[in-house]
Amino acid sequence: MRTRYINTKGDDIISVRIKDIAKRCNVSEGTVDRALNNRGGIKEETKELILRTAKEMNYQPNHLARCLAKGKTYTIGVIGINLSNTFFSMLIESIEAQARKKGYFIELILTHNDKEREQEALKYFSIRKVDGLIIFPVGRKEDLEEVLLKMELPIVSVYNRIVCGKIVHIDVDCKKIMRNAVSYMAGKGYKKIWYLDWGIERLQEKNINIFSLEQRRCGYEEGLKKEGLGEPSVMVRYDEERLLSIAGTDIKTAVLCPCDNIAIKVLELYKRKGIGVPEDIGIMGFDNIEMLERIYPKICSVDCKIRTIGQRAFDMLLSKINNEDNIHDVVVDYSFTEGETL
Amino acid sequence: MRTRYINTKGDDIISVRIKDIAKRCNVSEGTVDRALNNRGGIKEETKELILRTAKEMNYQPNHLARCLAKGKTYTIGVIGINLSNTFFSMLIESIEAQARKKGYFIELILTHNDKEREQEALKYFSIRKVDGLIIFPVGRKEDLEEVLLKMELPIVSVYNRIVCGKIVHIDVDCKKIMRNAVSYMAGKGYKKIWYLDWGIERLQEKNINIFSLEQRRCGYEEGLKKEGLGEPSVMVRYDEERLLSIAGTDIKTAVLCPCDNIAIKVLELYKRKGIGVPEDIGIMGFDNIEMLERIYPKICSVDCKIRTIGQRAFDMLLSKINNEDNIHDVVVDYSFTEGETL
DNA sequence: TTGAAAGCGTTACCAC
DNA sequence: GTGGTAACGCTTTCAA
Repeated sequence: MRTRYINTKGDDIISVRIKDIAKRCNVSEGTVDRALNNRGGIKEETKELILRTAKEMNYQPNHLARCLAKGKTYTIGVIGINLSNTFFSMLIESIEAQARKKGYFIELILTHNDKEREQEALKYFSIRKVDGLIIFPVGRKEDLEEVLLKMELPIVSVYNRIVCGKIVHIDVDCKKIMRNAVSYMAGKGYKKIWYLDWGIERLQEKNINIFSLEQRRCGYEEGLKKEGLGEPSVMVRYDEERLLSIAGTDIKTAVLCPCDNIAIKVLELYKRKGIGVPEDIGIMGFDNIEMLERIYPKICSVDCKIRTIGQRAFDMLLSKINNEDNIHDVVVDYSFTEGETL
Repeated sequence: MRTRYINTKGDDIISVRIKDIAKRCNVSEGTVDRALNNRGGIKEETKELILRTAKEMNYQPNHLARCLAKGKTYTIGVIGINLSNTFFSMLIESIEAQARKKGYFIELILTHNDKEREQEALKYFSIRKVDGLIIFPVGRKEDLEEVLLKMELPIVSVYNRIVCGKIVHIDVDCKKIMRNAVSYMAGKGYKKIWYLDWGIERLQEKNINIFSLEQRRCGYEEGLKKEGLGEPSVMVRYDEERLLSIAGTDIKTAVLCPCDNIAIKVLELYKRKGIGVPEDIGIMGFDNIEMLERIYPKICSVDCKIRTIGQRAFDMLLSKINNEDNIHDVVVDYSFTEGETL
């Protein structure tokens, strides 16, 4: 069935093929191809004629056919989680940018932290014959390892790791960061550090991959131990009463948050209640999202170099696509950002 | 050239085709196709054998070939602006969701407000033979009309309109909303309303399509006229001094912002300087982004039903793809959100 | 410098 | 029920 379109006038249009141009120019398809993809071995005159005719006929190459013939799509699949979380949307934005730069394009599927959707997405991409895949895993090893390996496709995972040592991974080292964040806060004189792991329960219930959040929490605990700051004090929900009760006490206290959105909410609570930050309590976030620029006082956070992660994620994938070897996990650098909440 | 892959062991793998299954099962390709796409006219026994063999051989259909044969890709192109702006990322998220629901997938290209990138994206999609296109226009009529019509493709534009009456458009009616916002504020007793059009100059310089922002500004001006609130008072940059000087005066004053991000920044300024909101000055935003939930006092804003826009944008496109007629521009409903800054 | 024909992997149709 | 084969539109190779 030939490819058809309906144009704006309602006419049924049949798209122009190489064959059509060839016929019109009285040459063979091969010659047209030579002209169109300016390969050599063609008389300048014929080439010009062909190009002119192609333009006249409004020829648009059929990418599907081309890919089929060439065995390469110049498309990578991205299985993301969502775009509501700024961290994710920035990451995907930077993957897209880097891909474009290198002549690739992205197909995007979002899982919204749903394992089933993730499986669907995988099925989809293995059919699409994308050249490679960047995945923000939702499933765990038992959900993903087999399927991913079966795909026989270059794959890079970002954010959550699939703990199996077979899928190349890139992210910052969340555990180390949080450990160091605790030390950083201890260095500023904080004796009591709370951790606000808000939202974790809902994710745990779904039995999905929460590697990154686990690492952060674990880093916090390790940091406490290292600094001799006692047992972990974790809140797993946003509890205003509790948050208020820990502020302005004798012990110099702070709240460490696994992401900036939570930190913002905490800060606003304290501001609303007239509690001084950082006088009565310190706050530290994670991600350094753009919104922090607009909010006062500037929240101390961790710059995870999101753009670098995205860019390098694509570059790693590209290396795999090009069969380069020695592609290993990448740990991206981070830095604590200047702020006024500690 | 047959499609090849490198598997994780480093072997050079050749992907399994229908032909291979047919050979192994001693049947024809047609029969395999019948089994795989469970069409009728096949003995249950053969079908089972084929399906089992396909699974054993880890057969993955080639989507490219399938699309080429069927003349349909079940993929739509999305030309977005960026994902940093929550408004856009949410919109794209909802387009993706609706597409998935209807069995379609999206390819995403971001323009970052660059006309050239937009042209590249268009070229890309006209080659890819996507089934349809959703575009957040960056160019104006003179940049886009001809190219878009030439693509002979179902197209829907969102956010900025291409003022030519030939491309179906969907958005809220920004002009009307802003006009009514002014009335809404006037109804609350505000006598002086400033408009903070921060960022507009940079966009104007680029000579790009700023339909939506123009509409908002224009609505503001119309609203003032309607309410008899005097001449427009517009700031085109974020000017702290100016913002401070207009607060706490005898006349009940407010700042109307064309987007929430600006409103947040203004609110934080006033909070930092100890200026009461809404006592000394009122603030109104636009978009009702999620972040507003976390910030105190809750900023009065406009809920533009982003999810509805995204969903309906896709549905409109689908109607066009399916050749339904009577597809007209859609104006999505809005509502003012409850807040504490007016 | 050009033409002819054989792929790429599916689908669809007509014969048996 | 099944097989054979011509599309789909492009690339590539071999011959002329």
